[in-house]
Amino acid sequence: MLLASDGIDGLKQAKNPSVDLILLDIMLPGKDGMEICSELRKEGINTLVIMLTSKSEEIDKVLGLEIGADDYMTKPFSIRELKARIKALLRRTQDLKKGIEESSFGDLHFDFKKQEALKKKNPLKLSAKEFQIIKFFIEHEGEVLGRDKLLDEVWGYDVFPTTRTVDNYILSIRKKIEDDPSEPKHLITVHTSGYKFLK
Amino acid sequence: MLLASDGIDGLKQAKNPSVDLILLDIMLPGKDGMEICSELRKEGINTLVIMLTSKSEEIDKVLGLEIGADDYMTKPFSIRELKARIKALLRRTQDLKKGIEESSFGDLHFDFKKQEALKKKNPLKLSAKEFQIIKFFIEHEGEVLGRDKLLDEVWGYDVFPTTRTVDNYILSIRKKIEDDPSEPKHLITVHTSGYKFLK
DNA sequence: GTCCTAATGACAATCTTTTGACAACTATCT
DNA sequence: AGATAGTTGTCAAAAGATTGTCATTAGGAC
Repeated sequence: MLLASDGIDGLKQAKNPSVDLILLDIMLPGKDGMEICSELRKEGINTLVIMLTSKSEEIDKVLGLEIGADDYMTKPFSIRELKARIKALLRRTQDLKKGIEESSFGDLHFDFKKQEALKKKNPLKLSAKEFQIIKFFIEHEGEVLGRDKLLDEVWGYDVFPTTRTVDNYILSIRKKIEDDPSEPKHLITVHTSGYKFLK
Repeated sequence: MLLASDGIDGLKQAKNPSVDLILLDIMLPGKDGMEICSELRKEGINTLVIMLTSKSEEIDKVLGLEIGADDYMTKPFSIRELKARIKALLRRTQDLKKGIEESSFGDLHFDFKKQEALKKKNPLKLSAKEFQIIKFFIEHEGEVLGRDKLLDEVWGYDVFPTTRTVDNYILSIRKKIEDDPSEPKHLITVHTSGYKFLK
């Protein structure tokens, strides 16, 4: 979660490609929300934007939408409504950036859409979280991924298991996918830093 | 670690630029947490803020976020969660200034994202700290770096090894990257001052 | 309830970091 | 140049952390 209290700063932050969604108040010091939104769109940045406005004049809303906002809300609004709108918007686009759907290497095959995994043509039993973890590793092949980073990215921002939980998942995945789990070829330990995945 | 039991005092301390993160209780004598937070932001102080609130009314949370808090927690909360949130916030901002990812010179190649090093195409075994040290030297090519500075920058401000520890790391890195470790070409001793790195 | 997954904690095994001793070196002063 | 004090190179062992592993508990789904 990033925060900017004025338009200039916000515009800078909004260009960060890891941003999923921008909540934009129409009234901002510096540059106002509409300007920001249209600037973003001009630069080809398609991050979702929800406009917030306290005036409920429709003209604002329309302008907001024409300018390229994806949704708008008038203040005061309930958090429940905000959450629901965010969820809906994210779901709509999540499909677009859902990452890889399949991957094969060695005698392994993963189908993340079907949540199926095969080793030497035999099905593997993996939990949902194990699939997510493997997927994240495959999408970052070769990179060293720290435990904290994994917790953030796979578990999410609002649950906080210990880092040992990560180790235990790694262990359990190794048992399933490695020929010799005590001598892993795919999920490699990088001491004091985390783990990395190799095909 | 600084502590303030009322808002006025807290506001004063929060402006100290060496503060990394502020834990702010919404209910405070003097000035309440929200006022403090928005005052800080108005003054352009972007230190991370986590708001603590005992009322779980949603409006508080949102107001906290609109006002410029980076995260919030409702009491009671676990220490582990608090730690995890702090860590996550700090790391996320850290990620933005992560420095170089790769470097090659002579017959050497370093990939810091993958934590891989090659000499004449052969892999080198380096510890995480060795990678950090080399990275810091490469990022400050030609500069003389004192032992204290290295300890500060690479080790951090909360551990205190002796300066001999630095020498030993230099030695160990030289053994791995130099053709003739007793006649180093990359990690040069600058007597009484420290070391410098040359490509 | 039973079954499954997620998460934790304890212990041992492993690897890293740090220290300290001593030799070799450098700079300075006489 | 020689002596002295302070630095650095080198090695090996001690201290400290991290990870592998397993057993157990907690929490949901069926």
